[in-house]
Amino acid sequence: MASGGNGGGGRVIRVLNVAEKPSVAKAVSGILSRNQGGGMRVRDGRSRYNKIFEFNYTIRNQPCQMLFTSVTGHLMELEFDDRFRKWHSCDPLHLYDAPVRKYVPQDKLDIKRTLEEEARGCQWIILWLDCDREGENIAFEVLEVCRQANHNLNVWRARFSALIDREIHQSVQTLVQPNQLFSDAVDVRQEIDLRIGASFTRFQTMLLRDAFVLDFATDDRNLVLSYGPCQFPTLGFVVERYWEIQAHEPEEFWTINCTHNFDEGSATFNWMRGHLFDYTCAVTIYEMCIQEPTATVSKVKQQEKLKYPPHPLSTIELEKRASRYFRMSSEQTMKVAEDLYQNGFISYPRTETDCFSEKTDLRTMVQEQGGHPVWGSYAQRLLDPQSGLWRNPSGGGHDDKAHPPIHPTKFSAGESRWSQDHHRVYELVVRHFLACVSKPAVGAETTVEIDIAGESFFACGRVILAKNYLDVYRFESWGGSVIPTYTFGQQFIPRSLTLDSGVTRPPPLLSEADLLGCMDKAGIGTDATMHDHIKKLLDRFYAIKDSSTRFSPTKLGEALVMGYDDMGYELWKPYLRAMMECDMKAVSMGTKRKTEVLETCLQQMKACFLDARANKGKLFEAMAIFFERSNRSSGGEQQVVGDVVRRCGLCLESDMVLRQKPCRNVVWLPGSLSEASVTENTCTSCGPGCIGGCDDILRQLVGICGTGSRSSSNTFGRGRGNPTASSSAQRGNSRAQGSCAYCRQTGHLSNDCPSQASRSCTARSQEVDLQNGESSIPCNSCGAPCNLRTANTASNRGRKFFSCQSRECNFFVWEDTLSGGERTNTSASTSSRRGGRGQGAPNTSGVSFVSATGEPITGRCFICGDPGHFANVCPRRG
DNA sequence: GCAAGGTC
Repeated sequence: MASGGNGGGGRVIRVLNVAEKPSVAKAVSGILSRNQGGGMRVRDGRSRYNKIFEFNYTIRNQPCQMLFTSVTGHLMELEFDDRFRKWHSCDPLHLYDAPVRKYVPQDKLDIKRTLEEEARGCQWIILWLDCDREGENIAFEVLEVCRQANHNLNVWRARFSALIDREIHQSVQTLVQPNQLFSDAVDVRQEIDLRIGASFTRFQTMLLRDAFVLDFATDDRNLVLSYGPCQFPTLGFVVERYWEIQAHEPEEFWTINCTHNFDEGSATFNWMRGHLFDYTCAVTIYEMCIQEPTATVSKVKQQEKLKYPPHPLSTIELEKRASRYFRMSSEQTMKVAEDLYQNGFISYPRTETDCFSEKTDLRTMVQEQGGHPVWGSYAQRLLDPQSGLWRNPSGGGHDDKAHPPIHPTKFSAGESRWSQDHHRVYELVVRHFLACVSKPAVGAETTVEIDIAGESFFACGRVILAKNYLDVYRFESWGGSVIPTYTFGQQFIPRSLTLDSGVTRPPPLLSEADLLGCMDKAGIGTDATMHDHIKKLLDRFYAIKDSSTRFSPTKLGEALVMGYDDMGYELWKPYLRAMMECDMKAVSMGTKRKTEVLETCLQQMKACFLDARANKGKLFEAMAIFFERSNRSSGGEQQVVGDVVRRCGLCLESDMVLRQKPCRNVVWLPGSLSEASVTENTCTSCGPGCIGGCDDILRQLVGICGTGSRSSSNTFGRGRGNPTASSSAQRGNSRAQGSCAYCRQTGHLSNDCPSQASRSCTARSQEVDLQNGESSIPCNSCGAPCNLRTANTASNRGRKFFSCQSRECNFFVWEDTLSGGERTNTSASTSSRRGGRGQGAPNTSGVSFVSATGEPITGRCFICGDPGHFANVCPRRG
């Protein structure tokens, strides 16, 4: 193929240029036609959105008549052949092998016709699609259409990283060839998504929809229980957090607080250890402090602190911040942002980029905002060199090479047709932009540390010296508190020294911003689609969003995740997507072939689908916990008891049986049980129906696993693949039995133990002998040495304990609880833990993998459910 | 009627 240099001065050739969207066609045409004789003409194409721009341009001395049009994203869709498109036309399993084809859907036919008509009269085609994998794939879709109309087209690809003059001119003078490998990677994704999505969606919809009374849907006959590699992991995040909250057992902890008042004011000092979970340990230390309450200032640190403005605005940040500041849904935010963009007020709203190009004329953009009645004066101050307020924005390190960060492109003090949400989003974009080019806020921070009887406490004070960007970015604040001046070595008697209790709280439900953060981190969806996946959860009745924009699963969402989880698959976790992303990258780099990846992945998923179908009883069981059975069931449940009515016409495998509706009161048996059966034996203690109430061991096991309806059943405790939470349940169980950690009697907790010495704030205590460094063990929690100290309090006279030298660490362990020679292996959990229940607990699964993003993940192969390998190397893959 | 990815 000839390069752009055709010797120059020859006949003018016609060049068809195609961009991914109308805005890019317009922008690039504007740049290329500037300073060219003849200017730029615009005419309509067959699609009302996709205009055709015409101008003259010279590419490497070759005079060209440029025609510049666009598509609107993908021109084609992937679909099964007609005979597989109807839901009942085939077994969903066949969708893994059914032929697929790409076609131009009805609403894109007008664009197709424009391309065909224009291509016929051109000699060259230059593809200006976005420079990412999807863009490369769209380029090949455009090419397919254009080549069918004109076989002799000379094909070129323009690579550009920003819509700025220099980039665009350089790009058109250094044209390259389209990259087939990038496009192949997208073909792989499309085919896998379609086959997995369609097969699982049809399977679970036909299996469950008619089998249960789904009371939330007005017309449950048309309900679709969809499965998708993005929507399910998104649901998984919601369910996982919900289960975490349900599994949370409040745990009591203890902390020592100190206050000091004098003429200059007052200060509250916090215990450097944070808190301890063992009352005895806490009260021992507390008594030592009371014994010698004189505080000595051990450190005074003063430093200047800066609070930096945010990075330039990407799509995800816009969605997160609009949710946080205005409680707007990500879907609504994008709808409004799209409208503002279409009307020229803000830049392209779908961007991953969070840094401005050096060439961007930021000052002119700021200048435009100078007339605004509210933030105009700030914009003017920003441009005044005397103010010293300007700062070149710092980037966040992301660049999609296609679009700049979201910024204002046209001044407005508000338009009459704008809704409140339009005002909000525009204001956020402008204020965010002004904040980005402003200096950080400056504060003077003072940290004071004091020592009381060997224990450290600290207090912080902050005075804001200059608000800078905070003056315009009203959405953020920086709290300041004033404390008196202290000097090193100063001594004082605290006004109060109290031993206070608290309880651990569960984490909150996921907010929309949290959910977007989870998806972003796990690589679920793209900046342009994340809000769609979230909306899909709501549309499918899988999740609900409360007034605080926090998500919780519906019964349906929870049941589906529970069903797959009980099968042993982690299809509701992000690993499948991570693996696909990894494979797609390999295809785009040429290290794996398209056909090889497709074959392997689909084979894995087909095996998974077969297993899931074989274990569909698990889905039934999970659904039965939440929903009543419907009398119009056509599904095939395997593990039901009752009279056989007929063979199931759908699966042709199972019998259809008559069954009473399941009771929601359940007893979860331990996961380690391989079999359970009902016998005719009668328990001599409890009579018939005994499920272990008279057997201590069984009672304990049943207790661990939980009983009752879903609200009281502990899902983690059923071995739901979360060893941390499982052990939480066990701990919670021992707590529920009411045994005191101090005297081991039941009926009261340790803090109410009558056998303990007085735990009042004025408890008498004796001298404490601190043996610095004489004997130490490495801290189990942070690794620093732990000193051996002797308690001489009323309740623990002469008892020795190790306490971590690092004051930020709350490690504390009685010496007599350590066994000889194994001190360093002894868990700190007998006496203290960091950060509340569950954290830092050992992972007992013994299996860990590394995901595509490099982060360790644990769990089982989602194909076979076995631990020890990931699906990539699953032996079932064949 | 199904996915996710573009985009208006």
